[in-house]
Amino acid sequence: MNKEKNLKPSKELPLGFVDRQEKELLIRDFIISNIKEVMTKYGFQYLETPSFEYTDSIGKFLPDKERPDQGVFSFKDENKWLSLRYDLTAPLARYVAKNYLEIPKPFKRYQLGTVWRNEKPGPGRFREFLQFDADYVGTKSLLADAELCVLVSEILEKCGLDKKDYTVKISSRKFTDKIFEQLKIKSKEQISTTLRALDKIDRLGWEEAKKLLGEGRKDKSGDYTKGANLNSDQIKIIENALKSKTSDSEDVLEIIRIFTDYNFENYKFDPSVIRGLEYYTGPIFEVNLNFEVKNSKGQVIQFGSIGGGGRYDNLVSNFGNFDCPATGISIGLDRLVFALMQKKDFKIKTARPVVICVFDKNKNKEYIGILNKLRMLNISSEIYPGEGKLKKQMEYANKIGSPAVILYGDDEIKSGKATLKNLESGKESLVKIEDLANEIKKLL
RNA sequence: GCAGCAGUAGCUCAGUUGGUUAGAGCACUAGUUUGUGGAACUAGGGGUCGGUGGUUCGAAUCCACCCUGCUGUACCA
Repeated sequence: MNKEKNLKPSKELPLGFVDRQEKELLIRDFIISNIKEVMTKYGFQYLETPSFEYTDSIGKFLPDKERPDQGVFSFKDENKWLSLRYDLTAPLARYVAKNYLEIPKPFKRYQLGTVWRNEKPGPGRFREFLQFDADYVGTKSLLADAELCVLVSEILEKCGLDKKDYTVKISSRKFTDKIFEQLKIKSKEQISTTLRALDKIDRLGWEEAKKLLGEGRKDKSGDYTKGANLNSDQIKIIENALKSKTSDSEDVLEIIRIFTDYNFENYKFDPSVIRGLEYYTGPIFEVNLNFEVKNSKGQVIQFGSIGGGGRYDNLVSNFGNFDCPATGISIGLDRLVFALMQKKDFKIKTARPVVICVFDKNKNKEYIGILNKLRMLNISSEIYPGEGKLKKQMEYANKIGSPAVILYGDDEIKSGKATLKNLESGKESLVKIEDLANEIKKLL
């Protein structure tokens, strides 16, 4: 007995992977159609690259180890490491390097694709998710960086977010570089610990983040995180720099000037925006939601950003001799869907089929006749796809959210009329077969 | 990865200081209604109490280890 049970396949999903239901998928489709519309309008090309890349192509080899960095899903194929892509930027850099001579410069492309990350999942945060990515390759113009922010906000608003629902935060790697000059610290480790601490100000608040700049911090669970070991003078320098409402970084100022020309106002200079440590070289952006997001238990959770990006002028040149500046922005679509589902005023209509109930299997010809008339007019409809009493059929129609059922039994067939029952109101009416479609359209 | 908390029916959970055949609500199935859903009533199915080992006459309950989940934290290109 025991053994037999153990042989059954598991119905559980791997950690961080989920089944996605129609409700969610329709919102996602809605977002995607908005993205395509906006991107076409802004003149971007649509591109697709494969899910797998050679691990070294997407920059995920630990220099001193044979295995790829953890964080990516990888396997060894014929002595070569392959990895599932973890974002769409690295594959783009690879694509540009590979096709450099053919593609137009500058090159503007957008991409929608699944990416995978081997990390700890959380609410609205999965190990497999859909990402949208838009990039400008081959231009140093900050017009490009600014436009990416403008375009993302247009997408978000098209999806139903108000201006108060989100903020595009901008900063620049150059701004933090200046701080480090003042601090006179050069240790790469100390710099990255400091940057990570700054990145957390948003979530933890300045007082907690300060501990991470100094000795370290104990979190709610009692876990201890080592800090950057800056002295109090250095922390003071950072504190003052963070207080500045405007950047003294030329690139940020320039982008803000362009925002003004676009009449784009929904941005905020925020020096605590850090993003990835590895490859950004100039302006960086992050898109944050301003409304509360709850988990399945109704607790308000730390949701973080739904997108971000920045300038990465060295990424393409990693592949060869092409010196090619670039800037890009991404949105995590599933995170946006998760958040959008929680906005109470956000609704998407789903078309559920009208159900034609089955009284007699020998009357299939009649049922199919009605079905064809309805489907001809694009009315979602079906013949009850099972066996059972009328009651069971009604329960089915109710459960799938069908707007109406059609009853066409002996009584109706004699009179040439069908009973149309509105499942919302419960009202029934006798309708001539020819008029059925029109009557149904009225109640949809 | 680290830390805290948790794991009992499909779901949400109760289960008293260890003590017979482990409970409830919702959901499911059938019926009350052989042509009528979303309400009600009746009946029924469904669990080796996350796993393994231990303590004990006896474990859902105590102990050890493992697994999984949640939350925080680290990493996040």
